[in-house]
Amino acid sequence: MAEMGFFDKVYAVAIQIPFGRVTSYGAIAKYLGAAKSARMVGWAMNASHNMEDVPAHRVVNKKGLLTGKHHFEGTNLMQQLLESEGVEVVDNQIQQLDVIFWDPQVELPEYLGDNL
DNA sequence: ACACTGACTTGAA
DNA sequence: TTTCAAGCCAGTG
Repeated sequence: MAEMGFFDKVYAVAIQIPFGRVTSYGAIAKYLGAAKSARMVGWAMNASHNMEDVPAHRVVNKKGLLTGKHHFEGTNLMQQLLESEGVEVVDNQIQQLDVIFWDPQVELPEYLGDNL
């Protein structure tokens, strides 16, 4: 099996994020074994605009802040997408983050890493 | 080919 | 407690 680049791995995890749940760049990076590559995760999201299966709006920073909303169309698209999934967002800050947070390290089987 | 930037996070001062 | 710096990988000038 050909080794996947960081981007592809990020996408593979991102598309697993359940409806109405969110995760963080760092959580994905850490799951991929590169905890310090959180920036790359965000960068991958930027490139994911070509991919329909990548719910970039479900990926926020660790504080639950919609730091990437500025990269979406319009000014509030990211928030609207989240709210349409039942995620409460106030002033770019996801509410009840501790409840809807989805940690790939916990929710996904670890062997998925080799299966990517 | 080199340097800088970028949707982040963590640790040290 | 708050502020600063480093690390990670890819893309762009």
